[in-house]
Amino acid sequence: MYPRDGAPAGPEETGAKAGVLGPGLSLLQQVGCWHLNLSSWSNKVPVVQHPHHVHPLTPLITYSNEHFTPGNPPPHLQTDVDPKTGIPRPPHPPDISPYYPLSPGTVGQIPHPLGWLVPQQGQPVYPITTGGFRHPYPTALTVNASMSSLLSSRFPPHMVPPHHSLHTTGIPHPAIVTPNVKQESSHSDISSLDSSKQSDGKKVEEKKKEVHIKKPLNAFMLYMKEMRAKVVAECTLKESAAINQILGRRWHALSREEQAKYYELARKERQLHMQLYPGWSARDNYAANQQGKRKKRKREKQQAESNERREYFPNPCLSLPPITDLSAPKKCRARFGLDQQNNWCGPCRRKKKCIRYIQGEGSCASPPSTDGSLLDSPPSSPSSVVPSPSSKESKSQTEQMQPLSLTMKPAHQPLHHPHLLAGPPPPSLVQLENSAAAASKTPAASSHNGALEHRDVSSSRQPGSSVASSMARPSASLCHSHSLLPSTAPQPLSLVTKSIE
DNA sequence: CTTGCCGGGTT
DNA sequence: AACCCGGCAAG
Repeated sequence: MYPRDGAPAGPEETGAKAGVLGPGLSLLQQVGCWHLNLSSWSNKVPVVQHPHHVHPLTPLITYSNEHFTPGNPPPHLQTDVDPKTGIPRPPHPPDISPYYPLSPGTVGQIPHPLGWLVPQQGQPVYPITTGGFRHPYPTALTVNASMSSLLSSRFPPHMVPPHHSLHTTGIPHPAIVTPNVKQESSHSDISSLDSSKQSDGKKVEEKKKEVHIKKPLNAFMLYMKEMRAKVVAECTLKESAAINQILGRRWHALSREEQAKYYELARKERQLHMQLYPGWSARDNYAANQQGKRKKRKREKQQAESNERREYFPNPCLSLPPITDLSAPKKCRARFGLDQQNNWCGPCRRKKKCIRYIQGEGSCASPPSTDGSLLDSPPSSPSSVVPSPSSKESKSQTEQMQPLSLTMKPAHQPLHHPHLLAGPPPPSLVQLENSAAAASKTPAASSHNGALEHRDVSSSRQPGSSVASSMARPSASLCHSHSLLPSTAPQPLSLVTKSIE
């Protein structure tokens, strides 16, 4: 069940390969990728939402691929934004290349989709601007439907991403959001005019608090942004939740390379974000203190309750001792270290329970050479293991095979229904997805179809299995389910859900 | 409703 | 160190 987590797990490493995507992706696609990224930055709403409410002291900042020379930044780029205050301040974009997985050579050879982001001659900049896009959508670069749909869906008619070759004014920084509250306090604009000197400082401070810096988009979010429109178009769905479910499945169905692409994008976004807001912390977004308190209280309550429950309804599964044994190797963190998180398994990277540890504990995944080799080498091409055609095909197959699994997600234990693999090919993906979405509304109806979920991705949060599942890995899978999960695995449809806590 | 990320807390 | 929890990101 490794595949997924490992793959994405290697944004860095995988990214290096994926970055080169060259082999797998056409140039057009790469261009498309560029668009994706660009739009991902530019399409965020703040401007659209409350453009005029932005305080003068909080200049709009944009991500842009505008030509930029480190030593000769445009005047308007001289400012950066203080992470906590949102107050403009001199930018000093650190060189992100050190972190960038792609070797310079590689980048040079093949135009990286993120080329504009890669500090080759210039560094990514976020020009401060007050204007929007002046140019209509660059049709010349509209290389694929997905991108066009993406863009059209993400940009208001009047706001279209600038052609990278154009010297545009750029767009407001997507991550900076002025809370609605500000609208009322928009008087700040006015008051700032009539305000006295004494209030200036205050205003600034107020502004600090007002500004909300959004989190950078993660890989999946980026993927969602790109694909949502597509899905919406293909399906007749409107509900975001349903769309998301489909997107989630598609995401898992993506090949490693494809996912890696998004991980890479996300990584860039984070880097960029951190450059822009050096001290930015997700924690700053909200009233951390209050939340923390609330959380703590809630937790305490839950703990108390669960304790009581367990006394009355002891759960055998939960009471089971950790599968780990003393011979088990270190977990990802200890094994690879903090500086090699790309080698960590997904959960570890998410600060979740290490799956390799559990799996590897036994004889299955532990040895990196055997089955584990696959596990331990995320970036390795799936094709090497998958006898079937291309990873893409197997992927799509995988996707089709478990289109109605939405309601099965909660399953914690891997489900293996090898016999179902031989099932007749589904009519069409879209149809299935539609039905899946529909099924989500009527869980009962989809229950029988849920069996189609042959992927052991079952545990939705455990992406590390889709690929492996597509290629029956009886040895490892069965080994795990039988030898390691005696008490839980037997459950056919895994009734063990999150609720059982 | 989705996945990924991350801070903070707990064990 | 390992892990859990909860919140946030978009729509």
